[in-house]
Amino acid sequence: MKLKELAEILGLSQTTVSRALNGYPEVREATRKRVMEVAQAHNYNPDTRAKGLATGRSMAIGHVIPLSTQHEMVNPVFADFIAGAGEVYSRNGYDIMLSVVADVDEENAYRKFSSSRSIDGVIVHGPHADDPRIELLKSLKIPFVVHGRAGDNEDRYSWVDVNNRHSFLRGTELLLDLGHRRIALLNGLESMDFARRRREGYEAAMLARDNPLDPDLMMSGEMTEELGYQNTKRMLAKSTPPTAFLVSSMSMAIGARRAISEAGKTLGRDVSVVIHDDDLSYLKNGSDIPIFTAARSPVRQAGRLCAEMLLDTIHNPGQEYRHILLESELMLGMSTGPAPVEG
Amino acid sequence: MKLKELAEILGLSQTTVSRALNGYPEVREATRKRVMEVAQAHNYNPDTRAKGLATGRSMAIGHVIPLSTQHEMVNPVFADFIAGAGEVYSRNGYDIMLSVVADVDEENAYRKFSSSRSIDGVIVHGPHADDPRIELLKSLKIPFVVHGRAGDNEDRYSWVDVNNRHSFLRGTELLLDLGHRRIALLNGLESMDFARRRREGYEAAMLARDNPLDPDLMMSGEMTEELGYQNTKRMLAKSTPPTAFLVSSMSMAIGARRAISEAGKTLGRDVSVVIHDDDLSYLKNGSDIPIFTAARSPVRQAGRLCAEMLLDTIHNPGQEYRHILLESELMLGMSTGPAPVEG
DNA sequence: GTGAAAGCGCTAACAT
DNA sequence: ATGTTAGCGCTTTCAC
Repeated sequence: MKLKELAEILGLSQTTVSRALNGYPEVREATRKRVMEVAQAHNYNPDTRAKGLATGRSMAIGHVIPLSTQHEMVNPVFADFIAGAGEVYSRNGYDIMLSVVADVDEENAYRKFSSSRSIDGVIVHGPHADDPRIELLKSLKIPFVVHGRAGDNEDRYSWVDVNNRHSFLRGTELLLDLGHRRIALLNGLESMDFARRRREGYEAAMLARDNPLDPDLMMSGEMTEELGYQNTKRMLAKSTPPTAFLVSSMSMAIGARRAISEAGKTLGRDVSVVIHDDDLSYLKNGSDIPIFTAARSPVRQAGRLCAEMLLDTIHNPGQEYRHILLESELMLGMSTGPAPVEG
Repeated sequence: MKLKELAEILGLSQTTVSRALNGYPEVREATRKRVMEVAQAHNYNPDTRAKGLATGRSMAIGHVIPLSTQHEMVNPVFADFIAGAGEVYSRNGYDIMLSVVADVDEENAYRKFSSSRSIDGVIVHGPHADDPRIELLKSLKIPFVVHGRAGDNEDRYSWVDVNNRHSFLRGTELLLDLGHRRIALLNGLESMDFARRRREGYEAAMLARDNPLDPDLMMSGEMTEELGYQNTKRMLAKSTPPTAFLVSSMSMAIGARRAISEAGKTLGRDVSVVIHDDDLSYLKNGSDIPIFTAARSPVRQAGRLCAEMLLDTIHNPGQEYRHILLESELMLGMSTGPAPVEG
């Protein structure tokens, strides 16, 4: 069913039908109603390509997924982000254009999006410090919103981020308040912006109470269960092992839990663990971790906010950059408890 | 940069430039070479919408993600599937159109895809028995491939599936060979096709060795850690508890492991656990579960195969339906061991 | 081997 | 309030 046919059925011109369908005011209500009904009845939907050609919009938002590197990180978080953003998109008639590309081709993917005019805007995922994508997108004049921040030029683009620094500062303070002094940090890759901020929060809290920073108790790497396990094991084997762990993801925390129990330690008495995880949608257990429902997932919420901000930017261009800093409710205690009394 | 401008720069007609770019034979090689170079230099990419309008193709594959219900299941598996499919798509110049919709609107999403001509084909995810989407897509004449199967009319559409029945038959036999007789089954929702097949495999293996089926040892539900935990706990509390568990997902297995250790049982001596999980990309631990790298993830491979099959269907229409049944290497032992000697 | 012109399905000036 | 007409950027007959 095409507009022309619909117009013929209705005995109207294409123009009028188009106007009626698109909510233009200069159509009589009776006409609009009739048009709507007939369109519905014939399951009419405009050809997106033709509409896009004519309007210059494509009603699609681009998301580029670089494959191979850092896969572990992007994977679980990304699915939930998309779910949140997707809610907003679909409510506004937008679709998602996903481009899966090899790591090195990422910039090219944006260029292609741009020059083939297949999207109206993009979301930037997993920013590094001084991420080159930001200048690229600016130069291509593609509206974009960053999920996270890319170093310190925060005011030069729009972003939605969790207050990673504050979150880890609070987590560290919690453990300090419990009497812990040797607190280990299991962190993500330092090349990622969020990991750097988390470390800074941890360091600030430690130093504010005159606790020394022990490089041996601070690790940074891919946030896998294995690395969580290995590093916890190594740290617990030290002559003065940490009595608490501040962990950057659920996977690492599961690894840590395993190492702790293997070492014959008890959670909450010998060792405390506090976890920060942006994507809690997959958590559903009942014992040592609070239950979060999928709909409340922080990443999903970030997806919603990014999408809303982006659509707003697209619809009202020329605005100032906007920023949302979410205070996270994401510090989870895995059987936290007071520091053990030193022997 | 548009075709017209490019043509002017080159001193050729749009037609010739178009032909050169699209590999038509009637262009002189020298001309083609020159066209290609200039196009490259100016970073020319054809407007996808205009090209789509003119050719009738949109170079995009649709994936519909229903939100809310069964979220837990779709989520982790989906991300990896997309990664695999995305590889193939991008190699062939296709993009992914993601439509996130409320559960009930799913059929509508396909209709809209179809009548707005924004995609060339779709992949059907998470099929139920006699899934209505299949007839719908047929009636809409959208090329499609099903990831999984939808009941017993297997020859009426193309699909890529894992041999769930055989996989669970083998898993059960493994446990029977170890001497276990009371083997519990922690399964996914029976409304999902894969879960039904898994149960059938389990039942067949049990019955083939004259082992009775105990409904009390067979559960089916959402594959969450919590349900794995609760059911394992309940079953272990029976007067004659199971000595082995056959589990349908990693999440459930983690729950089971927790219940087992809480019950004071030892994995591999008191209880054995065998897990089947389609998406092992997030597994990276070292102790009781073998390491699978992301690239080897079975779901990712299924994504690749589905995508290849779909593109082939699109490019060579009118073929017979095709089917790929993957024998899985996905049975993982979590400290399996011989059945304990009865007291 | 190359070009002119029509057309893909829609929107948006510009009439009326 | 409705219709006519000219594009949007590309491909594709058809003519040379």
